[in-house]
Amino acid sequence: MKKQTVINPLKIDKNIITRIPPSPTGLLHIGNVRTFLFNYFFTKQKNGKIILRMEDTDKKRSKKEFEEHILESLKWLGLSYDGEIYRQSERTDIYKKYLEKMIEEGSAYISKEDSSEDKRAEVIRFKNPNKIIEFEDTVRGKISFDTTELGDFVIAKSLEEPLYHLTVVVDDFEGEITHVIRGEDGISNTPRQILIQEAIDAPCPQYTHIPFILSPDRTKLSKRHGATTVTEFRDKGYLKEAVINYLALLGWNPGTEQEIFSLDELIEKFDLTKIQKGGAIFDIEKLNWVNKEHIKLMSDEDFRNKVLEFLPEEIKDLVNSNEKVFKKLLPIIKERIEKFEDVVEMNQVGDLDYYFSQPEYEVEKLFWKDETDSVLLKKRLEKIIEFLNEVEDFSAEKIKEKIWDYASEEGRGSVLWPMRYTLSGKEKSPDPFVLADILGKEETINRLKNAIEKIDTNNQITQGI
RNA sequence: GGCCCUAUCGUCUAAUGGUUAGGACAUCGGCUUUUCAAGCCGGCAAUCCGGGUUCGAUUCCCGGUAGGGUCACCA
Repeated sequence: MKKQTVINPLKIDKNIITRIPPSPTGLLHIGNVRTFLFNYFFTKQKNGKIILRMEDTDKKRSKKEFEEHILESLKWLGLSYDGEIYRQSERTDIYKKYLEKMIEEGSAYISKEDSSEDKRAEVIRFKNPNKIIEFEDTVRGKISFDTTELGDFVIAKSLEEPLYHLTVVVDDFEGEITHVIRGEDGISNTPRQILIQEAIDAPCPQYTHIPFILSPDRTKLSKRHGATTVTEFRDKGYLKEAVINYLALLGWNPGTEQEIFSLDELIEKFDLTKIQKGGAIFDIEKLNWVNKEHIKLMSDEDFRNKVLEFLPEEIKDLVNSNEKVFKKLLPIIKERIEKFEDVVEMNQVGDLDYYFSQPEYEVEKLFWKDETDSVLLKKRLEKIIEFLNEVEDFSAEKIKEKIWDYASEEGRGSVLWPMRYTLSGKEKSPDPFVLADILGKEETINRLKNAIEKIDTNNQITQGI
């Protein structure tokens, strides 16, 4: 058998033009964002052009606010496009010319319809040549359809009201689009569009259909399953780098074990032929992990600003009034959050305020496990103060060095638990050395003295003095 | 229902005829440790089913099953 020589469109490196064609009929869905991302990686890698095209021919459903949401989402992600935004609603004349030409040439015709049920009496239908259409999809290989079953489908409601299939083909043709990268719902639409291409003598671009993003129950990802737009993830304190990274990994991987990528690395390593065929479930746990990894990569300054951005007002004043403590607290926050919204939670459960003001607590909680001897407890706290006074360079390490041996002799819990509880007033917190370091020498000793006072007061009450 | 697409641990995936089927997330256990978080180490866990082809199938072919898409005067 003679082998056919075909130029693989994926090998073309010059004059690549792709498009991202959202329809402003709803908030921009995360699935569309991933499709944009794949277009973006591919196009940037090939130094091509990427066109943003608003598919707003449906006047009833298209809304300005949705277009704004699309723009806002892309802007947040930092994805740029070439040239001006281009709206199909502003190109009616162009589609009209094609329609007239098609009607003249006989590839389309005005069709009389049953005008009941709100339908119009006349529409423009495509004259289906009824043939088998075969095309090569980048991820699925050859796909063939018998287009006979499509019938003479409608391509415009009137000369001034073109419909999706016509506008897509005309715009891809006029825009000299070389690669169409879109969701897998486009597969079934492709034969129709190829038919129209043939009718208007337009070339066939390389098609790449990307599988869907699914919810945990394997249905289409929807509101019911939580966030479905990137702006929601932004508002919850996910990093754009993490969202891009995670979305890229959903349905694609470079074939190595690398999982954390910068945008530039994704552009460099992305490969359309490595896209998965099956749909992928959106896993928030993995996104959280990816986000945390990107948080670790942040500069101290960026991290600080981001925390400040999410910090509730009531604690912001405290934070601003004690810059030294806040600076030392940041690493603690960093290891305890997955996304920046988590600082709100930290504040709510009281994991933040005790760094800035004396904690309230019950004296009984100061005792380690079953211990009850308040004289001994007091003695230990006094001893800790003594040690602390001797520490020159008041750092977690030095403090630990100073206290460790004593704590080991007495029983670590017996010394360290009350020390930590005194400083935090919490069952759970960072260790007492780190706490003392953050609080500073003066405040630490202050809180210890305060605890001793509390013990005394408590004893007087219980003894009925 | 017709047509089209898909199928590896719970999840994301690697391995395209020969591997103890690899990694990551999650989970479980251990180390560390006054508590928590983080970190480190380790465990559990998968080729949808049935036929072929082959010395040998996750991998190729056919059938079934399951899931998804599409069949608009939406995009």
